[in-house]
Formats: sequence, C-alpha cells, structure tokens
Amino acid sequence: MPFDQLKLKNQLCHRLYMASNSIVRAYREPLNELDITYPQYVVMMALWEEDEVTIAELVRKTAIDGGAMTQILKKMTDKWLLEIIKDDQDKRQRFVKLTPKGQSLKLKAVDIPTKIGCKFTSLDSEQTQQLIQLLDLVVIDLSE
Amino acid sequence: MPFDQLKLKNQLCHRLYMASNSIVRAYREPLNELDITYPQYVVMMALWEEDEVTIAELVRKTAIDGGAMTQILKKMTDKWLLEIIKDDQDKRQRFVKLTPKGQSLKLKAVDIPTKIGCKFTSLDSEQTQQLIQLLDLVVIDLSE
DNA sequence: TGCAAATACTTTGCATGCAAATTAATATAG
DNA sequence: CTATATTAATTTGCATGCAAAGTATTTGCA
Repeated sequence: MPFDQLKLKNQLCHRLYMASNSIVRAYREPLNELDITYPQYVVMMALWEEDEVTIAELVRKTAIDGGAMTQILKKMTDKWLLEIIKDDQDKRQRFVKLTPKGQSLKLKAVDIPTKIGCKFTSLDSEQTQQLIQLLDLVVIDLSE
Repeated sequence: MPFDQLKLKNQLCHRLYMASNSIVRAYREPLNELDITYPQYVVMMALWEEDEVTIAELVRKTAIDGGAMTQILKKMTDKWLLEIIKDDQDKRQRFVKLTPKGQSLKLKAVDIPTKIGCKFTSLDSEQTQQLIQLLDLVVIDLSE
C-alpha cells in the first residue's frame, strides 16, 4: 500500500499549523496580563533586544508582515508602549522607540518563558533545541 | 552571562510562528490553482480521508476553530465543494458531505505534497519524521 | 417527569497574515 | 541632470483564529 501523502496525519504542514496555534494560545493568558497580543509581544522582544530600529528592520527581525506591522505599531503607540520617530536623513523611513512604559514592561515579561516552559513535560530542553534547529531548516528551505 | 530567554533567537514560539507562516505561504500558490485556501485544504484532506462526518468530528480532526469552521464551510458550500446535511436523529448536529466536484478535486491535489516536498533541499525525510514527532510532543504538552 | 447541565453550532468582535495597490522619497542608470 | 527603478511605509480587502455570547437540542439526574 502506498504511503498516502494526502493523509492529514502524515502532513508536516498540519503539524506546524496545530503546534503554532497551540503555542500562541498558550501565550494568550500570560500576555493578557500585560495587555498585549502575541505579535505585539514579538515586537516588544525585538525592541528589548535592540531599541530605536527602523520599521523595516523590525519587519525583518520579527518576520511580521509589513502591512500588519503598521497596524500593530499603531495599536502599540495608542497604548503608549512605543513611539514612531521620523528620520530627517531619509524621510521614507521611521524609527521605533520604546517609551519608559514599554521598557519597564520587560520586568513583567521575564517570567513568561519560564511559565510556558513549565508546560513542557514530555519535551526536554535538548529536544527543544533540536526542534528549533529543524524549524530553522524549514524556514530556510521555504525562503528560497 | 545568563542565557537570555527573552531573546527572539532563543524562542521556540517564534520559530514555530515563522515556520508555520512560511509553510502556509508555500501552499498558497498551488492552492490558488484549486481556488481554495490552506484551512479549506485541511478540511478537504479530512473529507477525502473520511466523508460524511459531523462538523464536530471535522473540528476535532482538523483542529480548526469551531467558529471559523462555520465560516469556512459556508464558503466551501458556496463553491459547491460540499454540502451540509441535517440529521433527523440528533437535530443539533449536521453532516458534511463532499459533492462530486469536491471529490474530484482530489485528483488535482495529489501533486501538491510532492511540489512542496521539492522545496525541502536541506531537510530529508528522516528529519521530517523526527520534526513531526517533536511537534506532536508540543501539541500534547500544551493541550493539557 | 421536569429542569439544569451538557452538546452542537452559529454569531460577533477584534487582531492578525497576506497579496496587491498606493504614496512618498531616494537611488541609479543613461 | 533626469527618467526609471527601488525602497519604506501605508492602505485595503479578504480569510482566518479565537474568545465569548447566543440558540437549539438532547442528556442526565433528582
């Protein structure tokens, strides 16, 4: 009997779909306490790592769609987490800068990776690293 | 130096986010030729495996949100891919049944897994199986 | 038997993800 | 120098993903 490639159980894409939805769902509750969504959290992490970057750089680092990024940054600006600064040199681009509120939110966020990590009872840290490496291969192969 | 858990590069969640978006994006072009979206493709695969199932069963198998499922099935009904059949025994539930058009669409879809598979140049089939197993662990751990 | 709890779906509101079109500004080739 | 290509962002339209509320039905238990 041939290996049925159209079976849902054999599909990497469906596993990724389920796993990605599962993990974003898992972040929802802790992120609700910070009053941000998952993509907004990704933006915050990028800015906590390096502040005052251009929107294009933020799009590159987070892999969030540019069109969505505009909307996300607008909502985050409304929440006073960051501000958009115009560049006099190149009037096309803008810089994103954390407000004090945005910077201090990191203190509340540091516990989140641990909270999520506690849910992984059957996946150890070595397997997690292996998983990350394999996912990197997926992204690389599909980006060409 | 402590391992910075808030760094984007160290986050499994962000890898899953990128990989999942990448792969759904990769399916977009071949699925455009079938005039269906990725979640609609997932529904089709479930029905090609087993037809005439309840909506609840379809939600369980595909892991698509119930609320979204209603909308998705409505769009697919409009495209004459399937029909919704009422149950006289239990008037709460409904069955989903492929139309001849929906059944025959499988012939056009069989090439898709191969097309996608060709994009994976650095990830071999053994690693793919390993990846699937690790993703299963993620889903299991997070579903409790 | 009667009524509260559970089920199966649907509806609504909000936040993306993504393609495509648009606008503004800068870079580059001729 | 100037027309054209490219780059940075925004806008728009469509399709989810998800929580929460709502509607029928059916179960199950006192």
